[in-house]
Amino acid sequence: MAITIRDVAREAGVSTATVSRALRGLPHVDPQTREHVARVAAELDYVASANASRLASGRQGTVAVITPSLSRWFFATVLAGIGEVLQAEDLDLLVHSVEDASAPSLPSERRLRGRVDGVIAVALPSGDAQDLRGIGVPLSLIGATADGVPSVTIDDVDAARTATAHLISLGHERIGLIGSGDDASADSAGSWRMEGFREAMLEAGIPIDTRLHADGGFTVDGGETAMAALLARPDRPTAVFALSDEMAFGAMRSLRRHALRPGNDVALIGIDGHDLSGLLDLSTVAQPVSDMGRMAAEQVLRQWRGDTPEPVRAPTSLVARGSTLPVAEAVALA
Amino acid sequence: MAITIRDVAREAGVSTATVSRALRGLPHVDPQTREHVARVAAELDYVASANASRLASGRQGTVAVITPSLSRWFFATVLAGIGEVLQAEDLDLLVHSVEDASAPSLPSERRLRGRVDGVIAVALPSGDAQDLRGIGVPLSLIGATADGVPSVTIDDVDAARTATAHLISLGHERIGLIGSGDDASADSAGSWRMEGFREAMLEAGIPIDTRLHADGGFTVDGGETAMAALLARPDRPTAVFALSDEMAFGAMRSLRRHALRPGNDVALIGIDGHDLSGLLDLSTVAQPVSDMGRMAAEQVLRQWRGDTPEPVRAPTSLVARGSTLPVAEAVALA
DNA sequence: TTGTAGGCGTTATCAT
DNA sequence: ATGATAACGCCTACAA
Repeated sequence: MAITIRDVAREAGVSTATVSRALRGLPHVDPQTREHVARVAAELDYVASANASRLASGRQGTVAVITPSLSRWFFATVLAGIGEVLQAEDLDLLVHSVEDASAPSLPSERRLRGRVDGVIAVALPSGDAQDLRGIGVPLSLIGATADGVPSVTIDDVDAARTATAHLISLGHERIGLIGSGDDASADSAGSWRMEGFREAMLEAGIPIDTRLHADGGFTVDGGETAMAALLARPDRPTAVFALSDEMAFGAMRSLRRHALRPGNDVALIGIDGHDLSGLLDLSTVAQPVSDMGRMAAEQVLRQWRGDTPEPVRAPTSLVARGSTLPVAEAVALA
Repeated sequence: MAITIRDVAREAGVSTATVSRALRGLPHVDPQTREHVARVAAELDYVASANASRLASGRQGTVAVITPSLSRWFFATVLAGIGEVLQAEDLDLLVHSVEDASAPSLPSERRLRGRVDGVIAVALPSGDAQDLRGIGVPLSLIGATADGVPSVTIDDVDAARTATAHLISLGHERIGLIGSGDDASADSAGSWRMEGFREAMLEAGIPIDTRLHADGGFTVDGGETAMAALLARPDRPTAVFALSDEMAFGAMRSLRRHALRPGNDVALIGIDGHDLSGLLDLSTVAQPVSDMGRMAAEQVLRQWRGDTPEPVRAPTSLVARGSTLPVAEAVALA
């Protein structure tokens, strides 16, 4: 068995209560005593049992992150941002990836209850937030919102409108869209981006042709498949809006296969501001992803302090690159 | 306060011991009783206190992953692989990112002791493995090895030799290298790759010019800086070997800035088999990254079963693409 | 400032 | 098949 607080107490010639107070930096401890206890504890290489202290105190020192993916860029980057803040606060990071959308947050709610004192949910399907709130600890959402729940999002509608308007400003009218199947129903980032797309098209008076919508499942491979489907159409789009950069990357792969050049043969734009979008010369609407992770973590910390953080809207910015060349240039290069 | 096992026991008219046995599926419980208890527990929405049961049983149901980064592709992908296996076993995933190499694993060792019953360390600096072993739970290493510790690696020396030999076979002699500063000292994946590079050069009888070595810190941005430094030299290399795909991506960015084309003007190869290496037409030596995560997780599970897994060597394969065009073609395109 | 002791919620041993 | 009841290791009033 490992060293317990009693061993330290005995060795130091004090009570366990004093050891506990001394080691945790609580007041009402003689400096001499504290130092002595600390020394003994160090000598014995004592480490308090997290289970025991958590059981006794009710504090968990742990924040759980619920995310649909660990490997996709957006989520990995958000996680890194969150981890940064938690690490600084010496908090544990418990990761729950819920790849399978069929297994909703209900199990998460039960698994997490009593084990964490904060939860950050990324891209949580709307509605599940209430379940999560049942855990009874501070909650913060990223890429989703819920009434009365702190959140960090971008203005997805606006971002998508901007992206679409950019394509339109270049003279495109047959604009394809690569999104995800569930975008229509859930009010998720995907659905908001769809909405922004619609608004932009409407404003421009361009009729929407849903036959030019393809499902990319928010993955690179999915984006490739989706683009392939679009290219297979007789009335191939002249421009494509992918709801994420990774899907746009996949689309690029497909274009390459078809010996088509993004920007010249088919205009292409995504959303994210992915690390590699610059290298791939992909136009995009960038969002400050790791910052968003950090902000969500801060929201949790603030709630512990009794604060009630307002939902935060992170800024986005259009970054026009080679994949959306002005038509003149595209023609010149052709 | 939440519902406790006692509430369930009282409500079900049995002892807490019976509730515990019934709910955990232990034997020696009347089917009738078990079902009744389960029903009551469900009605009360009872969730056992993890802290209490862990304290009492000594089992933590948690595996910690120690990684240098959460956002870099390799680590995020490894993590996803690990998460997959753990999730299937209903185990908690505790993430410890130790971006700062200056803060060694010692703190990790103390933080983790008693809280986890398995540890997976990714790209752990050699030597720190022993500290981690002090936790006294099954350990598995990814991208590193240590005597008597299960691990999952590729043959880094061989991978680097293959990559370098590939460049040499194309006729290159002035070969630059983008690595990391600490590669020289530590016996890490980086240092092994350096070794493979040396071996290949030696075999080909090409003298090594360390002035053509640049530090890319294993990041995209670092790779860009490194390549810029190489290009600034009067005796610019005709080919560059980046120790990771992400650094190679950065190198590509630099080439682009200098209006140079990978494969035509400067040959370029990396190591990893990054998702986007195909799209970027980057030659690489691919490794099965998420599989490696899965395998490491399996090694931990096996150790629980009393097994002593042998170190695993994952296979790699050279993937030649446009960034290492045969010289003939490169000339033809010029 | 320091010590005493009850309690946190389960598990597991030993009876019954 | 079930029930009592010590641990598990720490925290925290309450006393001293």
